[in-house]
Amino acid sequence: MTGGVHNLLLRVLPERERGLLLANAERVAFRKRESVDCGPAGHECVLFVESGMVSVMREAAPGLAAEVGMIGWEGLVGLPALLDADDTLHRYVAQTQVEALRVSAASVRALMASSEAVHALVLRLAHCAAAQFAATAFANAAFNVEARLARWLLMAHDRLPGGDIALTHDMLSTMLSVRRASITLAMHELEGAQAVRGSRGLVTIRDRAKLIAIAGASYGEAEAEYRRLIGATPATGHLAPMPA
Amino acid sequence: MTGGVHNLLLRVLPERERGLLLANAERVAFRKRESVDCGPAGHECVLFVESGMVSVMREAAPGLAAEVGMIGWEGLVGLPALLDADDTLHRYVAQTQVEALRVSAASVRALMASSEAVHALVLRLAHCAAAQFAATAFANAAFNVEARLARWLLMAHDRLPGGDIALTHDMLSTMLSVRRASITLAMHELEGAQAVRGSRGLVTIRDRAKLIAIAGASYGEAEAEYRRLIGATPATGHLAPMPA
DNA sequence: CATTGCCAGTACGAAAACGAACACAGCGCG
DNA sequence: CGCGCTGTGTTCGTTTTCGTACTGGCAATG
Repeated sequence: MTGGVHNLLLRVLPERERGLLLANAERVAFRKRESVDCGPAGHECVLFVESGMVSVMREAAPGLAAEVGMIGWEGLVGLPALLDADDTLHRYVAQTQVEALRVSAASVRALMASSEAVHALVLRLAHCAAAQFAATAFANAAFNVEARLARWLLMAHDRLPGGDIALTHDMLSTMLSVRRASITLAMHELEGAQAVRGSRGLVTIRDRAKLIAIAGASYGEAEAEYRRLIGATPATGHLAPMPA
Repeated sequence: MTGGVHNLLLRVLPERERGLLLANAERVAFRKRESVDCGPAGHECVLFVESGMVSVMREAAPGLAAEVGMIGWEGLVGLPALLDADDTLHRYVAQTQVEALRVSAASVRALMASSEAVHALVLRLAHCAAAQFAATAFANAAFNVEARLARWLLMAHDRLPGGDIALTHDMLSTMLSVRRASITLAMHELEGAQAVRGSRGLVTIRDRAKLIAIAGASYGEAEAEYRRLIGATPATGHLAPMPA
């Protein structure tokens, strides 16, 4: 048994390692739109996300920002602390209510040293996180707003239960670094294609296959890499087999 | 002494580890525009770049491609092999003549297990490579062609000796995933600002400070992170203290 | 020295995205 | 129940970038 743990990384670990991590884990929560940090210096612990989703943002100045990555139940916040780095380049923002298991970075690093399973998992995670950043770079360079929005919605859908994503056009425009009006436009195109339905502060996924078609090559490869190297139940077709 | 080795990663390692790596290293070269791979399956070895620069490309289809990262004397090609992954998502292309030291991935991984110095260096490298991908994602989302071109030229300048960069507008347009005509336009603006000079198949950096100003927040942070975590002689002001 | 191929410059209309507004609707709150 | 806030729809003109094409120059080659 995985002991009611939702986080994928913890679930794929052997029972012994999972037990050791859970032994000194603390359950924490973040409110929607809250900045997700951890510890006074901000890098003393790692958050295994249990539910909700966190955006990895790059912000150079007010109004000059973009999302570069996304983390949910399949990952953790604070990877740099495990890679011998104190990460100052990114900001983590909860896009929904987020629940997570907090473990000190030191204890994870200790376990990396003693457990080959944990060590290999962290290495593969580093690779997959980098692949996601690279995929975002590719998408931002080569795809229009509509495709990038479709990609974003798919990635959010992979990480959230049900088909509803609660956020405003304004938040989306910040992440994709485009105008809010451009989001409204693109949303209408997605709605016209019967791919999603929108209401005030809520987007409902209606036809995932259509979204994938619209996202084109901007979505899929990095996610497949994650499934292949970290693992996920492929039953649902997408990344997220959200437990009840 | 570092024994005439130019690669930064090898230079920052303790003499013992450097010696062990060099003991079974083989010097290899790649011609300009050549695909940089290594071994039959493509992932059995690691290339410590000695000179020249390699583009990390993402290619979904002919004409649908973008550069997501750049590697020179400061890094290595084949990081995924050290992260327990077989990387199939990226293609590595030599943008200049490239010389490198080839070491089997297995021997580096063995050294990671026995040497904490090597292990920590690889972890930090993984972090910095991810930071570069993220910086590219940010630049592609939030900056125009002129700034992105300035950023690219700066990154190339950091990795090449002298102020000359030999490549065509066509190659640049492929990397930035824009029209060739847009590169010509942006180049003219950079020339107008006295930042660079262009001739047939050659760009000459004329005023690095002006380029940095034009690149704005798209350039600098990831590079500083690299310097801070991996190390570089800060003497030259930029990343590259290219040996004679 | 002439031919050939690559490379930069330039032109055109079209499409996409921009910045900055303003109008309206849903919804919570007093 | 009405007020006000927030979020969405929509507008304007403008700028950037696109796709495509044609031109002319430089350079290597025979």
